[in-house]
Amino acid sequence: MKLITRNTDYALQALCYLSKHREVVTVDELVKKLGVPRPFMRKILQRLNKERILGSYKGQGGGFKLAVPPAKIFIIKIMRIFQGKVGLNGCFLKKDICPNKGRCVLRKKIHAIENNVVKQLREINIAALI
Amino acid sequence: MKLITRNTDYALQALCYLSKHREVVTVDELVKKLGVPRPFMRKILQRLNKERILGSYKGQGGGFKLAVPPAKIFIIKIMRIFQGKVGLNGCFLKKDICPNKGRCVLRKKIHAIENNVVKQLREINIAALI
DNA sequence: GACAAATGATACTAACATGGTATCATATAA
DNA sequence: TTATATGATACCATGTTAGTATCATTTGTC
Repeated sequence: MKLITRNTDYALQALCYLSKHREVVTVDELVKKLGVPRPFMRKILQRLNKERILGSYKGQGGGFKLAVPPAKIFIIKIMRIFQGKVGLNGCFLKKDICPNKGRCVLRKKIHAIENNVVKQLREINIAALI
Repeated sequence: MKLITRNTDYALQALCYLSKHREVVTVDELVKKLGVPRPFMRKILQRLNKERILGSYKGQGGGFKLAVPPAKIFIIKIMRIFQGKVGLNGCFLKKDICPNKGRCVLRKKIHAIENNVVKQLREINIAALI
């Protein structure tokens, strides 16, 4: 049961760093400070840019910059970007094979637990992590 | 974020079935009722037998039978058997690279959330699922 | 005892997700 | 014009999960 993958973790680290240095920062700087493989970091930043969480600037003096204040970046959003939907996996539930009531009860309980997790995650933002 | 894998799901289904039919049941019967691939089901049942949750009986008329009352089988235990330790994955945290305080705060928060999940899972047993 | 019917043990393969690399295209400041 | 940065994309590596195949062992029944 892994709540956070590397993708997400790196993204959060980068966002924390960018929150403390509110100007444009290059991939190189991030890589040096955070010790993350450069091409991997690039991919992550590009994705965050596509999602409008970062802005990017090409050419000399370019790099990445927060496009949203840290208090408005919630980690649930980052998790969704890099890990997909947070919730029931549902691969074996969606087929409706459910032969006994047992699984449905289980489904409900697991669902409740996950809702709980999501609720807690929704309250954590980058500002709270710095 | 997948809370329960197929292994665990199948195991829980089998345990529910065995809870309702408290006598010896063959793999064939379980496979027919639950629609799970036979060799896969076998492997799961053998594991549950090793863990002393099921008893097994060889030869004609043999099969598997609950070795523990349903109220004493908690799904957190089944998850641990098939999914390993339920808790912080920690692969990127254990290295203590943690360059900024941000990650430690995150770590604490994630930890709290997971403790919460475990607490809820610890309360669900097979009897509650039937 | 022979045989069929069951599980025990174990090694193997397949599919998928994650983590990470490589490369070429494009924009831009100097 | 050139160096420096990101954009886009295709690829590879590794690990985990899901599932298969095979042979050994035990046991009830004739």
